[in-house]
Parts: sequence; C-alpha cells; structure tokens
Amino acid sequence: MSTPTERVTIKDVAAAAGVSKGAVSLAFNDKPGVSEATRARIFAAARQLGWAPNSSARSLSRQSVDTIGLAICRPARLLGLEPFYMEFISGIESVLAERNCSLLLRLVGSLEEETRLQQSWWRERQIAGSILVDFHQEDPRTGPLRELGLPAVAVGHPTLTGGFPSVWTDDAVAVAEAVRYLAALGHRRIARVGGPAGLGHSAIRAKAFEETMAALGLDGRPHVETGFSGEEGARATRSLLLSADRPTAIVYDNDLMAVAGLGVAAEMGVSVPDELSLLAWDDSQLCRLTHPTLSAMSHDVHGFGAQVTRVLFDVIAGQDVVSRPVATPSLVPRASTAPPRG
Amino acid sequence: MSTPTERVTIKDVAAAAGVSKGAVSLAFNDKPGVSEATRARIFAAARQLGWAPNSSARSLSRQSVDTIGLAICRPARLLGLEPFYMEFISGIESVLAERNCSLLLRLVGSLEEETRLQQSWWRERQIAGSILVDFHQEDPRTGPLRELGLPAVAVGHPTLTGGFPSVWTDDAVAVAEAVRYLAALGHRRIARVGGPAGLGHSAIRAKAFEETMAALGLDGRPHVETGFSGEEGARATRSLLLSADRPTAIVYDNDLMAVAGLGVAAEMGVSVPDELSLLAWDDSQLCRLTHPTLSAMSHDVHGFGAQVTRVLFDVIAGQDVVSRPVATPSLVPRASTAPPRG
DNA sequence: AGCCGCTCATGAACCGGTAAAGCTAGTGAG
DNA sequence: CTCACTAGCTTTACCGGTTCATGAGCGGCT
Repeated sequence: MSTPTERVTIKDVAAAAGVSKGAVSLAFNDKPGVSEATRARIFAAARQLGWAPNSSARSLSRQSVDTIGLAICRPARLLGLEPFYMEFISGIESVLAERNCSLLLRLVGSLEEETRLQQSWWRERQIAGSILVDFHQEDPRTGPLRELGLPAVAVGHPTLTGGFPSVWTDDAVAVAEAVRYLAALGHRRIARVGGPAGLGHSAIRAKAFEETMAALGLDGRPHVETGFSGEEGARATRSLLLSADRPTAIVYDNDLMAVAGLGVAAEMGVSVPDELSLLAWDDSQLCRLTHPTLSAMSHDVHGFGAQVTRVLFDVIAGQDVVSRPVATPSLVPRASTAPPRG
Repeated sequence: MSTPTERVTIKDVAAAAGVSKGAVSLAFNDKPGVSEATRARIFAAARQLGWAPNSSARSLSRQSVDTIGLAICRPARLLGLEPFYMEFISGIESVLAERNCSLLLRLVGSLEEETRLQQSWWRERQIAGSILVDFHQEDPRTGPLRELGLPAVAVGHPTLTGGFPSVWTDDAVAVAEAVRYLAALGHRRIARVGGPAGLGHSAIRAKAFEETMAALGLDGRPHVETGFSGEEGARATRSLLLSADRPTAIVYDNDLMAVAGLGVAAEMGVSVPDELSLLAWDDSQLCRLTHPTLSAMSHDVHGFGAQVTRVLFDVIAGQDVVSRPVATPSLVPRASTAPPRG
C-alpha cells in the first residue's frame, strides 16, 4: 500500500468543521458546550476524514487506559486443549465489549515471569487492572503484586489469593457432591485423578475428596495428582486400573483427562460404565461427544469470566469489593456413571 | 488498597538522578549521549522509584505502538474446543515476546463487526497491524480494510485473501494425500465432513477432495458441509453411516468432529477401523487420547502462528512481503485407518 | 440602559514521554 | 594559542488529545 500515511488529527477535523480542537473534543465525548448543529458538522467532518481519536493521546491526557490484562501460565499445548480458557476469555470479552475495552493477553512460562510482566504492564500504564488466575499455594505473585498496588481480581478461593478480592467456584462442595453421588450409586472404591499438587484448587479438591470419603466411611483411595494433560490423565488411569483392587469409579479434575481415561478403559477392555464409572470436571461439548457420553461436574465458565470481569471493573473504580463465589458446579449425569456391577 | 497513586514520571527519576528528562530518555533507550556512570545513576534512581516509561506517552511521542490485533469470529463455545486457536496464539506470542510486543485479542460475532473493530483499532492507533483469519469466499473485510491501509497479514490461500500478503498451508495437496492414502488402503467409498461452505479453506479442501476422487476414478461421495462443532460432526457422521451404501472411510475437517465421529461409530456399533476408517485434520493431543487413536493430517500450528507474526512485522516495517506457504500438513497414520474389511 | 445569566465556543495549559538542536568543557591538530 | 570536534548533557519543541478559565453574544428582567 505504501500509504504516505496522511495522519488525520483532531486539528484537521476542527479545521474541516470550522471550529476549534476543543469543540471537537467536546462533541466526541458527549459533553455539553456544543450546539446540535455544530456537533453534526463535526461528526460529518470526522466521518469524512475517517478520523477517530488517537488512543495514546487520549489516555495520556485522561490519565487512564481502557485495557485489562490477562496472563496465563500453562504450557501452550495444554492450553489449546482445555476448553476452559477460551470460554473463560469469551466471558471476559462479553463484558469488555459493552464497555469498549480491550484485553491484553499473554502466555507466560512461569509465575515469576508473570509477576514481571504484570509489573511492567502496570508501571507503564498499559492496563487498568488484571485478572489473576491459577493460584498456587504460597503463590509467589501475591506479595510483589499487592505491593505494586495493581488493581486486580483473583480467580480462586480467598484462602489462596493472598488478599486480592476474588471470585471462585466452591469446589469443595462440588467434590463432595460428586463423591456422594458415586457412593449413592454403590461405589466403595472411588479414585481421583487430580491436577498438579501445587495448584491451589487441586489442593482444595483433594482435601474435600479425602474428607468426604472419610465421612462416608470409605477408604481414601490413593488419589493421583498429575498434570492436566490428557496423556497424564491416561497414565494415571492406566496405573489405577492395574492396581490390586482397582477402583470402580474415578473422578477427574478436568474433562480432557476424563476423555483420556475413557480411551484407556476401552484399550484395556474395561467396560464403562459397567465395570468402571467416570466423572469429568469442567463439562464441555467434549463430554457429549464420546461414547459413552461423560457424566460431568458442570459450570457456566462463560458466566464465570463475565462475573470476574465485572468485579474487576468495580475494583478499578475504587469500590470496596468483597470476594464472592459464583454458582457451584453441579452434577450432570450421563452415560459414564452407573452402579458398579456385581 | 486505595493507593493515593503517587504517579512517578520521568521528571521524578531525572530529579532523583540529578539529570534532565532528556538524559533519562536517552539512557532508557540505549542511545549514546550519556556516560556509563550517569546511565548507572539513572537506572538506580528508576529502580528505586519503580519507574517505567508510560506507554501512552511513549507511543504518542514516537508515533508508533507495540501492539498487534487479532479478532476471531467464531461462536465462543466452539473456540474453546478447537485446540487450533490457542496453539496458534501461543505461536504468535512466542514472536511477540521476543520483541516486547503485546497481543490485543477480541472475539467478535460477525465479519462486519470485525471490520468495524479493525477500523477503530487502526484509526485510534491502538495497533501496529493485524492478523486476519478465517477468510470467506468474497470476504467482506478485504475491501474496507485494504482501503483503510491497515498493515495486515492474512491466514489463508492467496486466492482468498483479497490482496493481503498471506501465509497458508497447502490444503489442496494435503487433501490429495489423505484421499490417496485411503484409496491405497483399498477404500472406494470415501466421504468427507467439511466445515461451513462459506469458509475459504473448506471450499479449497472440498474442491481438492472432489478432484482427487475423480482423478482416482472414485465417485465423489456426497461430502457433507457442516459447522465445526462436534455435534455437527456427529450429526453428519450419523447421516453418512445411515445412507444406502455407506462410506468405508471419512475425512474430517478438524479433529473435534473426528472424535465425534468416533463416538457415533461406537454408538452405532460400527467398528473402527475394521468397518470404517476415520481421518482427522489438525492433529492435536485429542487424537492420541481416543481408542482407537485417530489418524490425522498433522501440522505445526504453533510454528504457523509464529511465522505469520514474523511476516506481519515485515509488513509493518514496510518491507515488500510476498505470500508464502508454510509446511504442508502431513499424514500421521494411527489406529483409526486400515484397509476396509472384506 | 444596565445587568444578569445562559449557551456556545475559544485558547492555552497540561498529560509524560521523544527527538533534534543547542550548549559547554575538554581534547588533539595545526 | 586558536580552532574544530566530540562526548555529555540540557533545552525546547513537539506528539494529539482533554480540560478549564475566559469571553462573546443574546434574551429577559428591572
């Protein structure tokens, strides 16, 4: 194209409309001080010239930006596979869109890298605030980021998020529901394939799992903590199915691992749900595509993202925000769970 | 936190280091004109005050921004499921990270909406350029966006991208390979479950499919064009398997639909690969998790994203860029394809 | 007529950087 | 000893908006 880039500025629009810069600014910001007639002339001129206010100039002058940050710290290959994030992002976007804001996205390799990134974003005034996800126990981000004064909302249970206002799903309750459901079907040997031990919500679910099992008088089966990838889920399932008194039901920490578990069962000739019940977490379309379809703990991830974003805007606006849960994941029984045979 | 927001500016750093604003700017941009000693003092002061240059001010002054745009136009539920995009994005990020740039991401509902979005992004100087994806035949974006002079790289075959420099995978060749492979196994009735007809690459693949079938003297099975969702893939598969002389092999346009197809085959008691061979596109981990594992046309999506981004930077730098293909997807045979029984 | 108050508009100051021109002391050549 | 030159730093003019104090014009009221 090699456009000589005839940069159009507010001055050109002002000249074209026969007014001053100030008038154009007033008109474009819906402020009083310009007559209807002038306003119309200004808009006509702007449209004619294809002008829109330069966002850098605007935010410099206004001392504010309309972008929020999201850094995700997971290996890329994994991210693609977990439907969770894209759906979460789409929830974020739905709120951003109505406020004409944008999302700055970055995939990072470590929590330390994320800390540095958030620091530059905030110090350089690139973002108005951030959504923090994937909290670990003793998360290294909380200290530096709180000190920084970064406006942020955390996704995760308040016990994990080190003072940041947070939005979370009550996983403990959901886990309990899952276990009780399987127990009610008659399962006694229930196993769990969880996410990485360091990850906060994995720990919460693990604890709730053990406690519920104990409360029901069931022995706490070894629950395997692994990664989040399908391959790790497959490996964990394989080892569970090979163990001496193998479980009759397995609860997974995401849907991908559950799909992998189903594959392993098929491969080993273990019939689902006759000999083995499987229960997924984070219900996505994937759970309805397999045969048998997968029972799952389902929740509204899109709405979750939207809610988090709304809270972030409150934080940015300086309101006093209290942490609050969103709807607890609820059980959607499908064909992969049934009473154990025999 | 209610930080009284003690905004630190370059002036404060200059004062602290006992130099002028100009010196600080020079130091921070690695330009000559400041002694090593002074430079050190400046950095010390900046670190002390936790200062980083305000990005709005910087880009206003420099007349440039370090952000690129990506708008994706697909229903959110779908996006989450297609591993493609996240992996593509991670490829983009890998290049952005080394140049200290950011990605502005937006999910939009229609191509018209995307056009408007790109226009504001560019006119407001929020982005230095864009990556355009999912080209349709007679894509409504090309006209307005070319006119706008937006620096952009298109993902898709040059015949689709209306003059934008593009990066693409040679799907026609890949489709031919897929069909020849199945034919070589002995399949005569090969069907195809494609993406939406309007989508450019679906059309290309459809055409290549028909041509290759014809060249091999096989009758062009009705190939179903549908959406990209698993449910649509399932429906399409079901209808193919119920047809009079059902196909012995099916080629899918993504991996999700192939997984769904596998589910349908299981549900209908059709054995894979004995009675039916399935071949996926966009090989992801998903293909290795099912039982049987899915044969797929595999390509390096991460590298694809990285390459596209590199080309975009060339475009932004004003270089004359020629469209070029990246590696053609290649066949990874797994357990879902075999010679037809009987 | 004089004064008030209102609407509509202007101009200059500012936001926080960058860039180019200007200044100053020190240095080496002639 | 002068002069050109350079390294090192300062000064100043922008970049393209927003905001606020100021003022012109005008109708109504006393």
